[in-house]
Amino acid sequence: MSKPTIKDVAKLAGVSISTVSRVMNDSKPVSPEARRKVLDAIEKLDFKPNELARSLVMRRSNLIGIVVKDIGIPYMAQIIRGIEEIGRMYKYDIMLSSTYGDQNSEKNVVDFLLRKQVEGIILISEDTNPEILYKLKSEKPPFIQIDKFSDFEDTYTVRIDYDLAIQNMMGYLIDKGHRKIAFIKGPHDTATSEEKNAGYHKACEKHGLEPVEIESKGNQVEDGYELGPKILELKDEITCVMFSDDCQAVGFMNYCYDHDVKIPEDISVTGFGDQPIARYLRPALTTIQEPYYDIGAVSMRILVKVLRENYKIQENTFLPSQIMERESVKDLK
Amino acid sequence: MSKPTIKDVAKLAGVSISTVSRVMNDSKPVSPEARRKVLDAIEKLDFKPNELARSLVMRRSNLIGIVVKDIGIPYMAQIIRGIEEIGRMYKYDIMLSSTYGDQNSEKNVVDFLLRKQVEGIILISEDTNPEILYKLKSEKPPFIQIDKFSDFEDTYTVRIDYDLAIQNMMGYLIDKGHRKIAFIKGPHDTATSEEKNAGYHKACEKHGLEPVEIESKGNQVEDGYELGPKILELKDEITCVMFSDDCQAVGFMNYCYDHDVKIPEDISVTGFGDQPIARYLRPALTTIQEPYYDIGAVSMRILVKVLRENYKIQENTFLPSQIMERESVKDLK
DNA sequence: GTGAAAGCGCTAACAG
DNA sequence: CTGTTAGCGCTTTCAC
Repeated sequence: MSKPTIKDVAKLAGVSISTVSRVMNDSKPVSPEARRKVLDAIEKLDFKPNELARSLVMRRSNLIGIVVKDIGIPYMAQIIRGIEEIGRMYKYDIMLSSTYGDQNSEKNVVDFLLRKQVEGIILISEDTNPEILYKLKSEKPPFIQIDKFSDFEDTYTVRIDYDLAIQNMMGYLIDKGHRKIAFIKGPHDTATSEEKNAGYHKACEKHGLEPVEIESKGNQVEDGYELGPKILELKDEITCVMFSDDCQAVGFMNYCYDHDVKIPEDISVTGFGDQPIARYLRPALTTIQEPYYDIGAVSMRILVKVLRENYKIQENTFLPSQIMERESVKDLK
Repeated sequence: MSKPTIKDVAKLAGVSISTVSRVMNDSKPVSPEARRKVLDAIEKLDFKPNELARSLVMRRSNLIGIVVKDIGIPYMAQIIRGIEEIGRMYKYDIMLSSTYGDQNSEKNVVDFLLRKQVEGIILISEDTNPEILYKLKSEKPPFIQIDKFSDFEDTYTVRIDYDLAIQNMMGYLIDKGHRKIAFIKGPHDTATSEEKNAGYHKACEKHGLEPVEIESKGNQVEDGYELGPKILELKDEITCVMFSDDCQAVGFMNYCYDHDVKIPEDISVTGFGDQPIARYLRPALTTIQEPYYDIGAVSMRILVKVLRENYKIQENTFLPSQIMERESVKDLK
């Protein structure tokens, strides 16, 4: 037999479907006797309400969409978990969609979510196609951007202050006695890269340091490895190299290992992101930890507020980051 | 104004809603003129069909549910991507749910998916609560299990042959001249652990080797680290230690690094799983690669077959695994 | 406290 | 080719 519906329950319990609905949702008083009969029938039939029908009639899907580039990105899981857990508190379910970096599919993904009647969207991406944002703004559902600058007004954003994070790291390095610190800038001109870079230059200026900026092709391990020769050429001019991403740092450390350069004895290294590998590498990598879980949780909190109370304040939320001190920086003092 | 519906489109285009539906779905011939008017109206209103209503009336959600323990597990993303990509070919969307290891929430998750009207479920877990499986079997939707033994009849399973994979690795090690190989058994008696262990013992017997089995508390990096002293005690009796998981191996390698034991000079190490870190660690870890993407893709293929053609053959599918030869095993010859 | 009836947005016969 | 109509499974007035 096919799936039982509310009708089957009503028939078996000998009541009307309205009554069944009422006991399911506790929406109106029902006599104890009727309630018992309904509950029995539900149990006996193993009835599960059809959420599709429910959402349709209530005009509330209780669904929020998340757009990510790739769930394989190590920190994604933590952000998503933050979103999920807060979502659960408010009875929101999550619909996850990956774009795999294709800006075209980014658009499809948003359309897809909209057709699924999501009530809000959380975008996790440094470089969302502005066109999408524009479209999204003109559509109904509220959305939050994680890890992104707001180029538009009336847009909600949650992230850490990259500029400040880099400045803090510079402060830490200077405390350790480093005065010649190279910075490896991220690829293409994403807002995030730019902001980190700005932080580096500000710190140099503030402490009267000569900036040494090297541009990386990408944020992958391979990119860091490839930069090995270029960085080691400068070995006598610098004491530390600061990467804008853990992966790059890992690549460079591997290059050093392969060429008998000792970290941190010969050169100090720092990363950004505190990916799991940073802790397990030897020497363990000193890096900047972003509060991923919190970023997710706060995003969801804001989204709920927007959804429930038409909340409108404070468009950009910054969360604090933290330096994870490990073994890859030599104390020069 | 609220979201446009098919009615709004019909009105604006000056046709009936059936006509609109027909052009949207290409389900029946429509005059070019009517089609154009409808298309224009859709464009103008930026109309997006409500999938909820659609699914409800068609009695097809086009949704398949995935139950994972934690999307943060490094290989999960690849499996999911495999599922997604094949799913997309057949117009199935994915609804992802994490249990975070809570067997109780496992039940909720399945119920949740069922209420969302998923047409099929893919379970990714070594140790699904059998109760759930039993329930699932009695419910309608077909389901596939990844990484799990089938304890039941008529159950679909996709995974690699762990027993064989370990035997192959043993063969490789023996080829390299190792005769004294310790095996680190995984935690609690999951089927997967048992199967790997069986493979180890079979290989020992086959090659006349003395088995040295050490039980690990878990599969985490920390567990491997903790085992360090115990393993190094045996250093003179063994030449190689084979871990049942990459993470354990990483932990042990860290222990060695911290205690000036050289890998592979002093002792050889192998892992299982080929997680990203295995490649980036120095020395890079020789390990067994599971075809995660394919596991996902094949699972989805089978599910589609079951869904579309009531496919019933071959309950357990085994995919081949592969040894990733890197630097952590010394050639003794 | 309860049931009948209207309808959420859409598809699919059924006539025309 | 096109419009009318009857639901999909559920919630929610509105009477009783």
